[in-house]
Amino acid sequence: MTTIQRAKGMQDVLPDDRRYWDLIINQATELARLYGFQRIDLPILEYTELYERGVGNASDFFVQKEMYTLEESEDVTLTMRPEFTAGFMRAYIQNGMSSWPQPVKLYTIGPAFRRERQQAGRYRQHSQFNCEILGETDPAADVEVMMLAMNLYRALGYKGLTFQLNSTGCPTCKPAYVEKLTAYLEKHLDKLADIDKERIQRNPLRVLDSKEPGMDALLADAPHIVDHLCDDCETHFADLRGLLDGLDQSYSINFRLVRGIDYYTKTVFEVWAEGIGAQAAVCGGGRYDGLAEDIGGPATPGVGFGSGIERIVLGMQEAGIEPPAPEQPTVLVAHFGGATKEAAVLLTFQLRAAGIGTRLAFARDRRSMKSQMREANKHAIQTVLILGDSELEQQSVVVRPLDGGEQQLIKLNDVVAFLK
RNA sequence: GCGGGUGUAGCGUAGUGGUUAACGCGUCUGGUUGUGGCCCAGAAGACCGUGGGUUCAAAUCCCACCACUCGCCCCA
Repeated sequence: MTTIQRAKGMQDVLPDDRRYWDLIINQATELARLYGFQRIDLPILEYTELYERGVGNASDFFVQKEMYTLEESEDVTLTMRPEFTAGFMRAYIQNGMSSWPQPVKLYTIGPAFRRERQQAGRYRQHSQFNCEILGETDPAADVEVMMLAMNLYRALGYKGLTFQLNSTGCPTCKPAYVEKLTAYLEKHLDKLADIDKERIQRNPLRVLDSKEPGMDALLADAPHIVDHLCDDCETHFADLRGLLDGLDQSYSINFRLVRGIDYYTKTVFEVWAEGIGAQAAVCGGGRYDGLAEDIGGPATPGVGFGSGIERIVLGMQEAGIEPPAPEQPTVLVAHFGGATKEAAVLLTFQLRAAGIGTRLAFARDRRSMKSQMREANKHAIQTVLILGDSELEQQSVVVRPLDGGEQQLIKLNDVVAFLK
């Protein structure tokens, strides 16, 4: 019989890796609090339609190949969330958050699921930290989520961080731009790889982030969207840049930064860090003023970002960032079985009740003191309490420090006070 | 869906045709009666990814499959 393996694309987060998660989540939670975001938890399963709508031309690919979908009944399917933004917007609309004080600033941390081939930092189940500001068009809102993201990576010790910034326009100006871009690319078909010729048909914007050689020169002369924005988008982008400049926060305008989905409008940004395989982006975000209507709600602006925890962990490990080990008990209770075991168990729980982290040595019948001392050493125990027959007779316990100090006999009744 | 790399104990590796598959780390036990780290000794732990083929003989050569991994596609 073959032993059962972890399912493809899934990860075990072992205790030694978990310390990275704790650090990231604590830091993210603290920043969210500082910036005035409130925690929300959304269901992992949503009606498939939530994710089908709005993704436009990419819909077929996502729905058929990338989503985990379960049949709920004959004509209802549920999908494990492949992203968070749509769920945020659905919750905002459904819970009447438009009647809350505006805007509504929310964050969440949890798993998302995409059925794709594994790569470095890309798994079928991954966890995300997401921050969103709903109900606000002010570019200052864009700056808030951008800076929250940037400051998270700074606080975690990342080096070589950059903002990649672009605007993706809006329904007023984007279609005309896409036409101009397409026209330019079609003039240079002979210089394009097959894959990029296909992309012109499927999603012309995607040619901009093509990895084919020689594209730098060709795209440098292509029309750039920031030169073709409508007045509204142009003003928004200029104001955003002004605010970042005012904060002395540098950024690179990256005309090749695109979003393939129709509901994205105006601001698009990523934070890049060194390392992490083919993916430089440690987070991605932007504005999605078109999403609410796509899912059947009233027009509601939104801006936010999502960041994959696994990818952050990977980056920290590559950068040699070492989170502290989680706190473990510093006291171990050793004994010799029989009546001493009963007393040891009692003592252990008394210590714990007093708030002293305590590890109990297990010994089904007999176990050598050496073995128990070795156990203490392996778990970085500072004090071993030895409870044998002679100690029990005296209602006492030997307190043995492991840092080289002298051991002494202490009355059982006085142990808690002695250790504190 | 396409392509590259890798599969030998829990982990990291050696072994590239010939007895019971080796080493390091880790785990467990012991080194007199009840005391850790260092050291020493011992033990457990591997159908050498799976299936087929070649051969007197396969971890080793050949084929297929699978898994893992990196990249492409895609990336909400």
